[in-house]
Amino acid sequence: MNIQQIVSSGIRKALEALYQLQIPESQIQVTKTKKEFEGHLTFVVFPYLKASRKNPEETAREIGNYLQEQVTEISGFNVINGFLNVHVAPEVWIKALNEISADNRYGIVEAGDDAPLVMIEYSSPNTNKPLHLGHMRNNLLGFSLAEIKKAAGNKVVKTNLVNDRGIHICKSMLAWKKKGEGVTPESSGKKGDHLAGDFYVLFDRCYKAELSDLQKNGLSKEEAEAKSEWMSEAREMLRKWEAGDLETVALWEKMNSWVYAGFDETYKKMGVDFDKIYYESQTYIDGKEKVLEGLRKGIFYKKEDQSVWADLTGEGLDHKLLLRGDGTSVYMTQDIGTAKQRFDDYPINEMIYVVGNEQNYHFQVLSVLLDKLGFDWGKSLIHFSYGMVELPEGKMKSREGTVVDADDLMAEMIRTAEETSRELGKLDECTPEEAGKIIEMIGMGALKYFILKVDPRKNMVFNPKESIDFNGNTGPFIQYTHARICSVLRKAAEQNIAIPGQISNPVELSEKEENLIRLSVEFPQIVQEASDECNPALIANYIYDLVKEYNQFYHDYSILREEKTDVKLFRLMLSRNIAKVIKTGMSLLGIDVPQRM
RNA sequence: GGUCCCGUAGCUCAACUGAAUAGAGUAUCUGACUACGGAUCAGAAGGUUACAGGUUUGAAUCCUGUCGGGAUCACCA
Repeated sequence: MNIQQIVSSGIRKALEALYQLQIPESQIQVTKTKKEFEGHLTFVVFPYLKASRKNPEETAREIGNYLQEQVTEISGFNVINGFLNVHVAPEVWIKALNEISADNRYGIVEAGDDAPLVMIEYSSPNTNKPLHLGHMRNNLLGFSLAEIKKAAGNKVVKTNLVNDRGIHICKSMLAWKKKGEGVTPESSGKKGDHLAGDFYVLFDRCYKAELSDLQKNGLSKEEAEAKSEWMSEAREMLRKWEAGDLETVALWEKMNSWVYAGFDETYKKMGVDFDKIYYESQTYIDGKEKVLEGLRKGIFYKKEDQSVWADLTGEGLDHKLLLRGDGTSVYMTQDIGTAKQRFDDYPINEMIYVVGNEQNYHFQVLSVLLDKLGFDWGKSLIHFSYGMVELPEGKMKSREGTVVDADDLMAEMIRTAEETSRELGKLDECTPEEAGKIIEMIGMGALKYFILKVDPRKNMVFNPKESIDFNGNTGPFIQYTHARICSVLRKAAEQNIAIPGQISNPVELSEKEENLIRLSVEFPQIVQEASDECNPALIANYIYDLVKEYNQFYHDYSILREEKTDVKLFRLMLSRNIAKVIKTGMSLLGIDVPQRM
C-alpha cells in the first residue's frame, strides 16, 4: 500500500464517520502539496461541503483531526481555505526508502503466466528509402512504450510491418535497371537503404524530366502523365511482380535485401528491435480473402467496375475502397490481412499501432472494418497517434531536400557529444574505447530524451543543438547527474564506507530529503500511469523532476564530508536509491546512463 | 467545404485530467567562487493561457462561437 492510498483510505473513513458519506476510495483525489505550502499531500474539501453542511475551513479541520487521531502514518495537518494539507510521519518515509533499497527491480512488475499480451506495431518502413527523423520518433516511442508496458506487468510482442511491395519499390527497381544496373552497396560503398533511396529519387527526376519534355511538345499535364514511359514501365513492373515474374521477383528480392541490411544497422544504432516481423507481400492475400468473404456476407458491396467498397456512412464515416477494379489490393486491405495473421499467431489481448497522426482517419476506419468483419477486438484496437517533428527552420520537405536522415542525425549527435566533451577535457582520462562508448551514450541519450520528453500527441520542434545541452531538461543532464552519484559512491567505497541496506534509526529529515524520498516512492505509480496512458513523456518528465531536486540537494550538502556518521550514511543510501530509480527510469526510455562521463 | 487535432513567458516544453499566486529549462539582466565533478549556485525580469461568451464554490483544462496553424477527406503506402 503506498502512501497516497493510506491517506485516501483514511479520508474515506473520515467522510463516512463524520458525514455518513459513502464514496469509493478511487474517487477521493489526493494530490501532492504545492511547494509553497507545508505538508506532503493535499485533499480538497469543496466537493464535500454539501455533506458536511459546514464551511470549508471547518470541514477540513474536522477531517484533519480524524486523520491525525485514527491514522498512525499521519503525523499532522494544516488547513488553508478549503485545502487540507496532511503531514506524513518521518518513519513512513524511512520505511519506504528501505523498501526501495531492498528491491533490486524497483518499479518493475514481472509478467506472470496469465499476464495480458500486448502487441505493439511500430516503425513500419517503406523499403524504397532510408529512415528519417519522423521514423525516429515512431521507433523511439514504440520501443519505449514496449518497455513501459513490460515494466507494468504485461507480456509484450514488438512487431514491425514492412511495406515491401507496391509501386514505390518498383520505381527504385526500374531506375536501377535502366540507369544503374550492376551497382551494389559493395561497389558503391553505400548503405543499401540509401542506395535504394537514391534510385527512387532518380526515378522521380527522370519522370519529371520526361513530363516537362512532353509538355514542351504541346501536351497537357494529364496527357503527358498518361503518355509517360517511365510511369507505365513502373506499373508494368508491378503487374509482373504480382504475376510472379521470376526476373522481377529476383530483382525485388535483391534490392529489398540491401535495404534490410541497411535498416538493421540503423535499428541497431537506435537500440530498437522486434520480436516478429510481418511483410505486406505475405499478408495482402489474406486481406483480399477477408474482403471477399465480407462481400459474400453482404457486409461490403461491389461497384460496376468490379471494385469493392465498404459503406461506413452509418458510422459517420465515408465510403471506403477495399479492392481495386482489377482485383489488386490497397493499403487498407493489407492491414486487414495483417491483423488476421497476427491474431492467428498470438493470443493478443491488446493491439497497439504506433502510427503518425496523419493516419487517424485510416485507423478509425480500420477499427470499424475489423469489427464488421467479426473480429471482436476490432473496436478496441489502439492507435497510438503521434505528432509530426519539425525543425527550427520549419517543416521537413522531401522535395526541398530538408529531410533529416536518421543515420546522418545519429552520427551528428555523437560527433557533437564528442566535441563538447573534448573541449571540456572530460575524455582525457578515458581509453579510446571508453570514450567511444560514453560519447555514443551521450549523443544518443540526448536525441532520444529530447524526442520522448514531449507529449506524443503534439507536434514538436526538434533542435539538435539544444538537445545536447548538459543543463536543463535534457538527457545529458540526467546522465551527468547519474554519473556524479556513481562518483560519490565510488569515493565512499574508496574510503571504506559501507552503505547500509536499511536505516533503522532515522535521522531528522530535511524538506528536500522528504521530497526526494516522496519522488522516488512514486516511481511505480508513474510507470503504471505511463503504461495506462501510453505516454513515455510522463516517465521522462518525472525523472527530470527527481534529478533537478537531487541536484539542489547535492549542492547544498557535502555528503562525504558530513560530520555525523548516521546522517552521512543516510544520504549515501538516499543517493544510491535515486541512482537506481534514474537508471531504471531511463532504461524504460531506452536510454543508457554511464557510470562516469 | 466536411471531419479530426492543436494554440500556454522571446524560444523549447510542463501543469498529477476541474483546484491554492499557471511551473521548468533556455535566452536576457544582477550577483557569488580555492571547487566532495564550475558541465555550478543565488536572484531579477518575463503571462489577460489566441479571442468572446457559458457551466461551476473554482476553468489553461468542460460546452458554444470566432480567429490562426496542422492533418485528413486517393483505384499512394
